[in-house]
Amino acid sequence: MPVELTASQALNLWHGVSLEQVRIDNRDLTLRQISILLHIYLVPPPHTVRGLAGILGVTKPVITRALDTMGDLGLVTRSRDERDRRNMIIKRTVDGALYLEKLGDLIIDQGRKLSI
Amino acid sequence: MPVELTASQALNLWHGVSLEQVRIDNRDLTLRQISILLHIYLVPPPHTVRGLAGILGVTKPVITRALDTMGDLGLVTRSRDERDRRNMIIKRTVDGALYLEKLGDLIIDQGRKLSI
DNA sequence: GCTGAAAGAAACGCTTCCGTAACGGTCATG
DNA sequence: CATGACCGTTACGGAAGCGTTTCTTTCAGC
Repeated sequence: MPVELTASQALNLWHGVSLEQVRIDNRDLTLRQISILLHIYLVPPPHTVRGLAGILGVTKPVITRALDTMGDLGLVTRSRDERDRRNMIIKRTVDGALYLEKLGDLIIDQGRKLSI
Repeated sequence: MPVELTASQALNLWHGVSLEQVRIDNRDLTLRQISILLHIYLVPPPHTVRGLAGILGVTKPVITRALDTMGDLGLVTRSRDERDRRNMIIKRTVDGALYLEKLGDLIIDQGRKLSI
């Protein structure tokens, strides 16, 4: 069941969520980091550095750095793939799930506030 | 007319839009910059540095820097307020409007792709 | 006119990001 | 057991972000 939005609704939704996210959270992830985080949590594993780099259209060091940062924040973890020890498997954490749960609530709240 | 989203829809919407935005646009604005840009374009003027700082809950230099960056990108302009020459009035540009128009289209497209 | 407050910008030292390039560890093929 | 390919990380110089602090300009009240 698709969600039909007007141009005004779409931008107002984005505006409200971005604004609240900036006001609430001091971590200030970049759009790339948010993309990576959402991808890890919404798309079935396994997730690798190379795979994410390809999907986002960025270089591998970008992914490594983003994982370093979000790892420090406790939002993701990674461990070596024992089947092919060249690979790193990127995994979810409880804190990461909580972070996205709050983001989801924010989006839902802002959606409710919309009018035509 | 509110927009009712499920948690899954909300995050999938954000995921799709973030991912496409990262893939398409090399400018990679921060969430703060996007908030400022949307605020300028969606909320009636006038907009000042101090006002934006208060709304976003950040310091004034953050706004100044964001306006510098987005000014270089052609997304906003500012000019001195002739009624009170201490103030700067932040204004929209054609490029900024185009940028947000594309963002709006992206959100609408991703909304259409959603399913429960 | 002076003086103090206000608005925005600039300066400072620091952190984090970028892209490119080089690097070690691991697998696969001969 | 070499050799080449592959994966992720690290190193590098540079750009841009941060918060705090210090101007510079302008207004307002006496």
